[in-house]
Amino acid sequence: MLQQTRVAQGIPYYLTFVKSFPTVHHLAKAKEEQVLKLWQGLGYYSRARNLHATAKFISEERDGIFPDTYKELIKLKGIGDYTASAIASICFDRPEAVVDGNVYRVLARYYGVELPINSKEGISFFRELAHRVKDVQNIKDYNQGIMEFGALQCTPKNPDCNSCPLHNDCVALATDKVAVLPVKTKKTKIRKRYFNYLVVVDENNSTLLQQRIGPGIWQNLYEFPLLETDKEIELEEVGESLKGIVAVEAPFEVYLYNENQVVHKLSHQHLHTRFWIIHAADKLENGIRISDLHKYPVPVLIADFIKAFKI
DNA sequence: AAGGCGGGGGT
DNA sequence: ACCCCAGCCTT
Repeated sequence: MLQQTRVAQGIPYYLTFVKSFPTVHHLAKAKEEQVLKLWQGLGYYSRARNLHATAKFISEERDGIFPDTYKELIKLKGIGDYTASAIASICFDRPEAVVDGNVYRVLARYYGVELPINSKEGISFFRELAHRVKDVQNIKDYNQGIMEFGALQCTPKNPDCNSCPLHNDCVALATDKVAVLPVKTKKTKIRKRYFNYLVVVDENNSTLLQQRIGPGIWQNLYEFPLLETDKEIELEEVGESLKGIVAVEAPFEVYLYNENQVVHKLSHQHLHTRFWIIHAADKLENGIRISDLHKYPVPVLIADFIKAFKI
């Protein structure tokens, strides 16, 4: 749950999850839609789908017994090097060293390692370094300690090296490289996309919702019928494209809900979004009551609209 | 080996 | 704006 996510952001989700799914069997028996709903807003939704799939596997194929070695753990969906090491060491006292973003930073600075942490060579180097310097006498506290040390003391920006208990031996501090370590190559460039959501409203206050299918963002989450274009479009074009997307008989009324585009920012895409309200005179075939929209797992972009939308 | 995949918080 | 977060998966 915490992969690429701050602990503080994940905690409320964790609490809701363990309350809703007290055992792996409860999670295994849940509908994916419920799992995604509880995950809504946390992002990286493949984690939720993988967690669910692995719960099914553990419950149905292993009688609820979790593997207790790195070698077996890493075979599970959604569990990579870090998570397999974390579970094996913290839960089962196995001598595995975790390497997360915090550990990369602490090791890179303390040992003055300038290999990029996102290169093949860097990844294997840091992994071996972490295993060489780990403390197997108390592996769980060591692993959690070095991660916490990175989060609280050896921070990405402006670490307070004066107060650091390791400042006598830190290579980065001695060579004035604290600010440039760890090294990370290339930044992802951001793609602009133009989303036009078609919010159809009929006389029953029902609307249309559809599930996104992969590949791409928000797999298996719900959204309004979408007209994606390669640039901004105007009312006329929406009216023309409308009938190919939603089954609405004329006459209908279309208007723009948000005069200013909502720019929803993902790590790698900026979604320039407009919501178009379409009042249909007839009754929708597969309409969903607007008052029921809150039951569906949706991206934050859609959740924010639903929250603000008053007919 | 590189890129896709969210959303929020800090600077 | 840009960076980072108890990373993993697919191509």
